[in-house]
Amino acid sequence: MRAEDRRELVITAAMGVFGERGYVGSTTDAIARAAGVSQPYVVRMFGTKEALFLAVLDRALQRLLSDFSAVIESNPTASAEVLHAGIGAAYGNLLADRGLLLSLMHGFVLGSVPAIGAAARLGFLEVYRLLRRRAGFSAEQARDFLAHGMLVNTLVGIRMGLEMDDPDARELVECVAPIKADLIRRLAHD
Amino acid sequence: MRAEDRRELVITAAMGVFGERGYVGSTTDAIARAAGVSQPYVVRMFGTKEALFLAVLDRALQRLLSDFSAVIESNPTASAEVLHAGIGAAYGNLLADRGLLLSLMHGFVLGSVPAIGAAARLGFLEVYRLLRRRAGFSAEQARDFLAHGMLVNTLVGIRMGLEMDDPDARELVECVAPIKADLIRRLAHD
DNA sequence: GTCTATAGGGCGATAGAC
DNA sequence: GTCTATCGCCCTATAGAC
Repeated sequence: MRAEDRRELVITAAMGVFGERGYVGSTTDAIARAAGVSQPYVVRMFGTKEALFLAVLDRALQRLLSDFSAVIESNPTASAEVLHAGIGAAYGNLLADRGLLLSLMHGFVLGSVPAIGAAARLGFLEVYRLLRRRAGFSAEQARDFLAHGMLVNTLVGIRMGLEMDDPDARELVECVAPIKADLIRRLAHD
Repeated sequence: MRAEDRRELVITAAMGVFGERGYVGSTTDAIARAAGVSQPYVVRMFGTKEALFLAVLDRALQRLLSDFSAVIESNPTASAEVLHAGIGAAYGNLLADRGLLLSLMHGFVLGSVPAIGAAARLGFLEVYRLLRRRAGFSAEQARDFLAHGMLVNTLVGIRMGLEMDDPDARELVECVAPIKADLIRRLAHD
């Protein structure tokens, strides 16, 4: 296996561990075991645990941005409303990778660590700019899209899903999940 | 000073430290120094760091619920729309205590710790129930209210405020901050 | 490029005095 | 009720062999 592939392996493993345990709560040893390499090698590859976390944040944001871009580019004539649904659906697909969204959330709450806060602000802004400029959202549309995204992230963070026994919990989850399912279908025909 | 007062002091100090550094990243020593007591005493009072964090989460949620309740009770005839604005304003006031909101956020992202996840789910549900039942919000209104709250929390978490140089960042922050300022004014006259 | 061994520091929790 | 002293663990990072 090439060294570069092993680096990818470690980033992927780290995304899962960081998502589950957070930045401080994750050990380089747990990441190393998840990736099948030794703990010192993980540190050697990235220099510090912080640098590894920043690499994970960057990877997560790049994936987010490229998935959103793909929706925009494959629907060049779609209205902002339709793109709203399409990008929302793309976000829903990203949910399958819990580590990705949860790692981002952990980054979003750690503004007190200078390098992490700077990366989080920059990344959040890049997403906002993509929505405003390339997808043509109004400021309010972008705000509402981001707000619902953050609510979804929070529900994932507290592990509140459709499997909850409580009927109120299920009502909330069901109300959040299938936003504008009808608009999503229109995407293919636009 | 009574022992109970000292306990309050520690909870308040812990709220600030946990909000800034997160659950795992906060040390009982830092909390003790912030409260002006010794580190072992903090542990002795609450048993474990986890129990202290749970006490902080509980305190934060109680304050949130009581502030929201106050708005509802002092406007018994107000419509859901007006209450939406009023409770939103109450939430805005809570923002002054960064430790409170950020401690909650740190709890919301740590569902992997069993006791913390359980407390977060329960607390989140209590807020949802208050919005649905006592404030009379529809499921969609409650969802949108919570979504915007989570966006505000996230912006606070990444330290993105009005002081940002970037014009896009300021547009986003200004768009999030003064939602329905006109409705808030109507509260006093309802 | 990747490992084993380990240093070095910090933290939560306990023991015990006052 | 509150402190001082300290134990024992865990974790990041380094050293150095292969």
